[in-house]
Amino acid sequence: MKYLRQEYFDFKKIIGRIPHLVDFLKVDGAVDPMKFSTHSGTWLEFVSRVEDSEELATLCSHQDLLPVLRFFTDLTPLRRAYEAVIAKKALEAGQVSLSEARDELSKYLAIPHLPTIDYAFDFLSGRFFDSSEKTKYQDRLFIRQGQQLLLAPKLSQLCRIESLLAPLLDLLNYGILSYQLEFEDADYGVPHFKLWENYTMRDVALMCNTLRTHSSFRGQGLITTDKDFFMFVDLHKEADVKESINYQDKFEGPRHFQWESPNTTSPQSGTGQKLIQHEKQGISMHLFARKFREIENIAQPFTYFGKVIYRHHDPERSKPMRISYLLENEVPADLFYELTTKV
DNA sequence: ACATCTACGACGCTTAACGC
DNA sequence: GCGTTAAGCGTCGTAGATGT
Repeated sequence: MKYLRQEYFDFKKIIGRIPHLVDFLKVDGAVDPMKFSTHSGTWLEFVSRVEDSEELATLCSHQDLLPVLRFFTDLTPLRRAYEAVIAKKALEAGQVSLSEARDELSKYLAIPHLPTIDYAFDFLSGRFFDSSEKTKYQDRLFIRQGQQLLLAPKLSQLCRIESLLAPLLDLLNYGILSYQLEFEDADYGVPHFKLWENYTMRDVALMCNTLRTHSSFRGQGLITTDKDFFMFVDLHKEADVKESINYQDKFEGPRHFQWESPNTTSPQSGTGQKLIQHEKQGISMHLFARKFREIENIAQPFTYFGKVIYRHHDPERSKPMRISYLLENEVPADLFYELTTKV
């Protein structure tokens, strides 16, 4: 915190006033402002904590603003532009239709994808919330009516006050601008993955437009949908890791990965067969890995390594199965070195 | 006083185990 | 054999404890 505070005031000095999030994109070598919100929940809460300002404290105590800021902060850094661009348009115009959303998105993306726009409408209106998110966000975000996305009454009221709308637009603008810097306008399709970018398990739920509750994307290292299997790997296990989950997962080379299934999966089971015959069954296997589960108590995202193809498995092993996969994309040398060197 | 750490429950889903 | 229940998983949020 002490260090964060210092970084904040250093940057404030450069800008000459309390910075906006977008200011961090205008200065070469500026720190990643997301670490301030990672620490405090939102950028607004961080600034309010380090600045002795009554005005900021009032903003922070606003009952309807903070949840909305929190919702979009959790989406940032954006892994795709759809949700933020649509939300921004809705905030500015009061509502947005599917076709207006497509027009707006075509300013940012080479090929706006209609089913994904439709999905983003459902997402923004809370269709994929779990029960705790419903109580947290319900009636505070957006409402879908057929082709239209409307602001919920509380959000609509909030937007009439400039000082409340400003931090929200700053956050969305920051998200969209930094997305463009990282991803440009390329079409990534569905699931919307870019090689060697970072994703959380939850991000993956959004990227593949799942109809399930997003918070269900967690658990035993393997998340499955009809057409896609997502493998999540921690390469470095803590010394006190439980033996039951101490999987022997490792890169055997820049194109080969040894993976162990969840400790309940046998080769005979439905899942086991799909892990082996995924090509025949039309299932894509996606590999995600990270070196450490958390650093300084902050959960780390996974890096996307693209699709993999079954090579062989050890028939002697069950629960867990041990399978060797071939990567479609060779891991870049520097990344491979970083992941495979000992701590 | 405020920051940081620790322990633990909620959450959704799959698979194994159980009861009939 | 079929439906139901329980266990286990990782992440996040938070309450309570400890540190500065």
